[in-house]
Amino acid sequence: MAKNKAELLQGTLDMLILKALSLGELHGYGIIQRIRQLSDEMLNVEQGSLYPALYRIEQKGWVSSRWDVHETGREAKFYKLTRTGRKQLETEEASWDRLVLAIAKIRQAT
Amino acid sequence: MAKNKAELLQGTLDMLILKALSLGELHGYGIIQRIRQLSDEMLNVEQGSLYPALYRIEQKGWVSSRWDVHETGREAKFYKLTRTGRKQLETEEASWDRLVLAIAKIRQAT
DNA sequence: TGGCATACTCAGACAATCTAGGCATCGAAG
DNA sequence: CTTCGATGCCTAGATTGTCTGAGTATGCCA
Repeated sequence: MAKNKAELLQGTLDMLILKALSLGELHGYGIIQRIRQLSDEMLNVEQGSLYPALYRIEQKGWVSSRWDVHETGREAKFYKLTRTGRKQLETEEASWDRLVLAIAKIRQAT
Repeated sequence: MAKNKAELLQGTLDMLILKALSLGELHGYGIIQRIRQLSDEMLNVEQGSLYPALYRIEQKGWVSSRWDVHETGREAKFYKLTRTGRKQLETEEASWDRLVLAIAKIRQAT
C-alpha cells in the first residue's frame, strides 16, 4: 500500500499463481508474465517472490511440476494445477471476496 | 487467506484504522470494536496488532493522541485523524481500489 | 561478440501481523 | 465480598511472506 508501484499484498500471491495456472500449464517465468499481462501491467510479481512461493505451493500439493522443453527449444519447469490446487483456488477466491466485501462495508460507513 | 476466520491482509490495517478514525475521535479499544462492528463481525483486529500499528501511525503523523476520561469514567488514550492522515487514507483507499480492480481483471480471465 | 530476454535458484533483509503474555479498572453475578 | 468478564493499554517474540540483489545459464539477434 501507499506506494503507487504495482505491489502485492501478502496472501494474494498464492491465489494469483493458482489462478494463472488454472488457465493452463505454465512455467515459472510465464506465470509472472501472465499475471502482469492479465492485470494490465498493474501487478508485477518478482522472481524472488515467485519461486519460493511455487516451492511452498508445490509442497502443499496444490501444483505439480516437471521439467520439459518448450517450443522455443528452451528447458523450463512446468507447473500444473492439481485437483487439490483447484479446490484451494476456490477457497482463496471466496476468502478474497469476503475480505473485499468486509472492507467495502467499512468504507461505506459514514 | 485460506482460513475462514476473519483475517487481515498485511497492508490493510492502516487503512482500516484511519477509516475508523475518520468517523470520529476514538480510543484504541474502541477502534477494534468499530472495525468489527462495521464489517459485520468479519474483520477482527487483535490488540497485539492494533497498538503497535497505532504507534507506527502516530510516528508518521497520521494521527494524534491524548489521554482523556470518557463518559464511563475510565481513562483512555484518544486518537484523532490529522490532516495528513486524511490524505493518507485517500491514498490508501485508491491503492486498495487499484488492487481490487487488478485482481478482478485476472479473475475474470478465462 | 555483446547484449537482452528468458529461465531458475538462493541468501538476507525487512515489515506487518499474530500469539501470548503482563498490568489495571469497573460492574455485575455469585 | 469476591470473582469474573469486559474494558483498556502495552510489550516481546515468533512467524510469515515478500522484496532486493546476487548468481548461473541458455537462446537469439544485431
